[in-house]
Amino acid sequence: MDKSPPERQPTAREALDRAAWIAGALDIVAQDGIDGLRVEGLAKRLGVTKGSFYWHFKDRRDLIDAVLDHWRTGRIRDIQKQTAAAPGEEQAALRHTIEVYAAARNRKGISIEASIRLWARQDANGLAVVEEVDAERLACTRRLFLARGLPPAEAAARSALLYAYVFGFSMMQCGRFDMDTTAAKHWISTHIVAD
Amino acid sequence: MDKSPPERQPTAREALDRAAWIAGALDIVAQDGIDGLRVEGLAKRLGVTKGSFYWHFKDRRDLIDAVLDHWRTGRIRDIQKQTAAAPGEEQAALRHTIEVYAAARNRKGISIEASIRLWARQDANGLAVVEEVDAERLACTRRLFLARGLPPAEAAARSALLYAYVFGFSMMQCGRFDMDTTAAKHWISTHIVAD
DNA sequence: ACGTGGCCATACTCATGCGTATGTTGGCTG
DNA sequence: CAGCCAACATACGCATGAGTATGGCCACGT
Repeated sequence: MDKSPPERQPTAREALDRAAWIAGALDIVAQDGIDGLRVEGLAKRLGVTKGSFYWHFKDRRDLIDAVLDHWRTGRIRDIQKQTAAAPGEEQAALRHTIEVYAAARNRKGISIEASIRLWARQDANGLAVVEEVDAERLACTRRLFLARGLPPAEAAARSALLYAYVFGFSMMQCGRFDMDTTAAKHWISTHIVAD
Repeated sequence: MDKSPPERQPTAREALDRAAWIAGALDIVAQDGIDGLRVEGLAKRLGVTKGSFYWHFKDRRDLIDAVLDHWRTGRIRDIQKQTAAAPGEEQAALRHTIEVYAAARNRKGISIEASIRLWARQDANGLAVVEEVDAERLACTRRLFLARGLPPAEAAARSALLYAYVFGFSMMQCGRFDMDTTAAKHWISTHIVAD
């Protein structure tokens, strides 16, 4: 992970680094899944050849692990940022989280998550990453419910429900647009968050 | 679709037919996704070679379409069966549907559905099949809500919520077992179905 | 100016997998 | 029992894609 090429000093020269490869890889993952992530195809998309890839990465697996790690840290940072709330503002933070995660997240992010999740079923590293993200998301929302004074068991149950809803809607919206999400979101806000 | 080998009469001979290939294909799809469905691998699993496959199927795409069609009819038949309710028993039917679809559905079925859904993002036929199944599931549960006297808009919203919940939990349970689903299911029953 | 090393291209090998062409077998009918 | 045909097996061509080996280019320091 931390064995990136020996600290290339930031010159004016525009060369590819690991981050650029990972960014391109995420585009492909969003479109074709992790199975569709081929090093030659990725190289062509970046305008270079395989020779460049194997200078930055040990092999294809190295790239996948880097993508997983990037996704994991990004998702954890995002949920922590979205659920940050000043004392007393926990309820608003919950509504904000619903709004952000159920709608604003673009198709690409949903596609990436679905691809990683599906692929993680047959990969130990991927499964660990997904479970880490799930745990963090549940913990963050649970924290908000707890701050509202709910008993631990109910806070855990509601955070799980919230997660299930958001995740389910994310999946269903993939390819469809005629679903009335505003009514559903409102229902969630009034029945899970409040009450 | 209807061009299966010219009506082989049911002899005592045990040979492979399209159904056997599709069944084996579903096992592979559940494990490795549709991308992992390779004809040579499937043939090896069935104890034969490719020569047999290309007698029963035109090509790999023919198999995939057959798998999609089989999954579609099976899912539609299942939701219609599970949501069948005598007049006045609609509420019980809804609870039964939740119970069946949120828990009893084994990991294999969930994996197959997730694989097909993910793959459908980049395939027109797959997308059409998924949308058909979604539409039928939503229609069946919506029918139950309507029978309970709810106005059309609310019946649609609740069926969507129900679907999102079931689907979200199905996804989350894939690889985890420490989640308290009974409490969540009970919450759903009392807040979405009843109230 | 000259070498050094970072970054990439080229050119291979090898494995996998689709599709096809053709050979082979075992049971059925006439 | 001769022949036929369904249901395979075998063997091939071909494309894709991983990984390696090696050569080239250009910026930089000395």
